Amino acid sequence: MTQNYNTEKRIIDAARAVFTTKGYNGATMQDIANEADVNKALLHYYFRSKEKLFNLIFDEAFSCILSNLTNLLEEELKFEKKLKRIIEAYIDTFVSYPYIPNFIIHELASNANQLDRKLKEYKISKYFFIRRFIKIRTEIDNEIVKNRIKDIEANDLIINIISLCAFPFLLRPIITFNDGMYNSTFKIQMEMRKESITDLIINGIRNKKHNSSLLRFFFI
Amino acid sequence: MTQNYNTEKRIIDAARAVFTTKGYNGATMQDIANEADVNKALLHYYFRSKEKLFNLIFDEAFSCILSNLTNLLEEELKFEKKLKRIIEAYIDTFVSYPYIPNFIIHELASNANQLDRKLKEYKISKYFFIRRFIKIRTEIDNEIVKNRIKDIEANDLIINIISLCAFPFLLRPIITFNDGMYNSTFKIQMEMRKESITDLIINGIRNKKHNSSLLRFFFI
DNA sequence: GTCTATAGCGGGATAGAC
DNA sequence: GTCTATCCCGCTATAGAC
Repeated sequence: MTQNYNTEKRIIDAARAVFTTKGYNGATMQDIANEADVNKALLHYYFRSKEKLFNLIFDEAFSCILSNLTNLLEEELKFEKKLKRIIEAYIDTFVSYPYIPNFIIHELASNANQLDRKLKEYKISKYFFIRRFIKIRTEIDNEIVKNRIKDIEANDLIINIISLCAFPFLLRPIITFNDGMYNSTFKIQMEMRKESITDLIINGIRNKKHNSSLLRFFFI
Repeated sequence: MTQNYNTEKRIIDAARAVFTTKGYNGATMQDIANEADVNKALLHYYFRSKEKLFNLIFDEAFSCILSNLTNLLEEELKFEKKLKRIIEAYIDTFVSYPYIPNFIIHELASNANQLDRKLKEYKISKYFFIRRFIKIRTEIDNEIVKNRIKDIEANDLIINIISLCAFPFLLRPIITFNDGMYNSTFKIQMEMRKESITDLIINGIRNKKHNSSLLRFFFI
C-alpha cells in the first residue's frame, strides 16, 4: 500500500516533468517510465492510457492558474493594492511552477479542444471568465471615470498584466541560455519583477493632475 | 519546371501551416502531404527528411524576428521615438505572421538544441544578442543618468517590451475562444496596441520631475 | 517528377507469469 | 503490484515502376 502510493506519486511527478517540457506529442510513455524509474506497463496499470495521464497533469496546471486568481478578484481592496496583489500572485505561481505558462499556452494552441474540454468539465460556460472579470473591469472603469487613470480598455490592462508576469517564463530558455544564469538567479530576477511591473503598470496608467489635460491632448 | 516550382512551394506553404500549428512532434508528413495535396513520397524527394523540412520553416521564422529588429537597433533616433518604432516593428511582424511567437517559444522550450543549432549555423557566439542590444542598453542607461527616466534595468525594459508585444498572440486561442471575435477584429485590436503599449512603457518609466521636458521629444 | 508499395522502427497498449 | 513479451498501428523513409 505504501509502495503503491510511492509508485503512483513517482509516476505523476515524472509525467509532470516530461509532459511539461516535451509537450503531449513530444513525450513518450517510455520517457516517463525512465524518469520515474518504473516499468512502462505500470503506467498503464495506474493510469490506463497516455491521454488520461496527460489530462491529470494538464488539469492540475490549469486549475492552479484559475484558483489562484479568482479569489483575489473578489477581495475588497483599493485599486492599486489589488493590482499589486494580482501581480504578486501570478509571479508567485510561476516561480513555483515555472513550466505552467509554456505548457498551458502550447497545449491550448495545439489542441483547441483542451480548452473546450476543461470548460465543459468544470460545467462553466464561455462566459465564465467574463463573469470573473466583471468586478475588476468595473473597478477599472470607475477609476477612469474618476479621472484617476487614463482612458484605457480594461481588457487591455488585464492582458498587459498577464503578459508582463507570464512571458519572461517563456523567454527563460533564451534568457538563461549558456549564460551562467542558474535557477536561483532567475528566481531572484522574477521576484524583483513583482515591484517593477506593479510600478510600470500603475505609473503607466495613472493620470497626473497637473498635466492631465496636456496628456489628453497628446494621447486621446 | 514550372510544375516543379509550384509543387515545392506548395509543400513549403503546407509545411509552414502544419508545423506552426501542431509543432514538430505533432505534425506528420502525411498531414503536410494532405495540406499540400501531393503525394507523401514527394516530400522526401524535395526535402529529404522531416527534420530538414522543419528546419527550413523554423529558420524562416527565426530569421524573421531577428532581421526585423537588428536594423532598428542601429538607427539614430530619439530614445522615445526608437521605443515606439521597435514596438511597431514587433507588432507588424506578429500581425503578418501570428504563428511565430508560439512556434518559436515552443520549439525552443521543447528542444534546447534548436537554439544551439541556430546560433552555430549563423556562426555567431552566445554574445550575439548581447552585442546587438548594447546600443539600446547604453541609450537606456543614458536616459537614467540624465534622470529623465526611472532607474530600471535595461534588460527588464527590453523583456517588458517583447512581452507586451508578443504575449497577446499567444493568448489568442483564449481571447478569441468562442467569442465571435474573428481575425479582422483581433488584428485591429493588435494595431491599436502599438500606441497603448508605447504609451504604457513611456509613462511607466518616465521620471515625473522631468516629464515636461520629456514631452517635447515625445512624438518628434 | 510523380506515384505505389513496402521496409523498418518506435510507440501505446495488453496478456499473462510471478 | 510488478515484470517480460508481444501485438498492432502509424510513422519516416526508400525502392522501384511509370
